[in-house]
Amino acid sequence: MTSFQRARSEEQRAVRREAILETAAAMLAEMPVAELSLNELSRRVGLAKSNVLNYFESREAVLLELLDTQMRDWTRQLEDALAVPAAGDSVAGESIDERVDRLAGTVVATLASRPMFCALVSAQASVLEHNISTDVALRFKRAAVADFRDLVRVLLGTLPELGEAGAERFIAAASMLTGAIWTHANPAPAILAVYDQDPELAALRMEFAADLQEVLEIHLRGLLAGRA
Amino acid sequence: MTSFQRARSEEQRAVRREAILETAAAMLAEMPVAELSLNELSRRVGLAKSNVLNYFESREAVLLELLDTQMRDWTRQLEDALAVPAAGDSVAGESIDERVDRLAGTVVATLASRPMFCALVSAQASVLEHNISTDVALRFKRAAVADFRDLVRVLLGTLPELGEAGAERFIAAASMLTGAIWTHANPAPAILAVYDQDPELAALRMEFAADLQEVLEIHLRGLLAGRA
DNA sequence: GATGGCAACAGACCATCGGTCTGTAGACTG
DNA sequence: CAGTCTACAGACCGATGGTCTGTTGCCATC
Repeated sequence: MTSFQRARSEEQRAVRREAILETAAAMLAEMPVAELSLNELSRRVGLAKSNVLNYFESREAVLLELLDTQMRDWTRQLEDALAVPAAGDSVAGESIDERVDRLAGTVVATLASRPMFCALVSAQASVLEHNISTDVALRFKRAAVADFRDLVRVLLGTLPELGEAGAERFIAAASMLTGAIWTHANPAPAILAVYDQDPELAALRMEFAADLQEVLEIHLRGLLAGRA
Repeated sequence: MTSFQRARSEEQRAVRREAILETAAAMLAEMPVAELSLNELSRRVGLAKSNVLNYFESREAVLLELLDTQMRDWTRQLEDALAVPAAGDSVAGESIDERVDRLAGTVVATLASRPMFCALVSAQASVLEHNISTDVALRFKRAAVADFRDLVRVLLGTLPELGEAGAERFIAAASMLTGAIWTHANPAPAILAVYDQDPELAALRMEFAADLQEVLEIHLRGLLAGRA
């Protein structure tokens, strides 16, 4: 509960913004991105819809900001998770294959622990980046580029053989595959029903962690093979 | 123009369905999938919206049927395009690398000639497969499985080294990457404006054919490397 | 401490969406 | 020619994202 009725200072406005973002995050924990409506969001946060739009230019702007912070958090988590084993002793002697497996495994494990991030990634280009102003787009893309560079550095720390260009290609492909596999692994009810009903069609089913891990390893091996 | 006012026989109903599909296809040539509304579709086809829904269970059902026929057409086109050079003489001596390049190149070239197909693929899991009945889902998925098997056969004709499992993995990854790259290569106006405005951000831009070709080759090489 | 102004805010409002419902009218059947 | 069946149109529905108008709480000035 806030100690003010109307946000007049910048700090108070920031509190309002934070409340909106947190409420949106809580909603995404229980519903897909497409079902997060402005009506329900403003109802839950306890503000009128028009007032929510006073703090964010549109529904998409809320979600993009959420995506950006999630991206930063995840990059940190990945960096930590990749660094931990290297802090051991004999790990410097890992083979390329071992490091490929560890990298893909760590990426997938950290992603799997952040369903909201995956859901936002899958919605990014097809939904979130529509209906926003060039201003919001500019801020989001600038932040994305910074995260991107950070991520390149983290990846090269574990798998320097990729090279900078290879790491960039990997990130682009990995983000697209993450979003797509997430979508396919969380299909509409009718699709789930079909999978349950026809064992032959169930082969089309996707499981997020397993399928993503496999495809990322394939991609990494392809990048390393192309290097030769 | 139809010669009847009301479709009473099955043939006449088929004419109506075909008209709806053709009108939808024409609309997709000039607008993205998300902007194809039932209102505009029914207006253009010259029927009341309720009557369009008499022929198709929903907007998504129209587009899924379009996607299915496009998928079949494209598979044929790919098969023909891959077969032509093999009809020559000394092509049997192509190396693996040459065949990887030719396969990826042909896939990308045929896809690039079918923007509507790519747009529908990119919308498939995230949009089209929602809001449909299990009945429509079942029919669509069955057809997709048939096309899938056909496509495996076509791929193995050019690159048997993939193996059946490898070909299946390639199709799954390729369809996801096609959809995702298509989406990124056709961004919202605000994103385009940002690319035009900031040369550093322009590096994030994607070009459908070039980027898809590169990533598909990487994936194929990764699959073949994993085989060893 | 009263008062004026300003911006945070709520709620009515808008166009549009996908989809349903009801009544009409056109074509085949007896 | 009468009757029925149904293809069809148009009014209607709830919901969406977003805008507009007016009010009210808060702070500065007097």
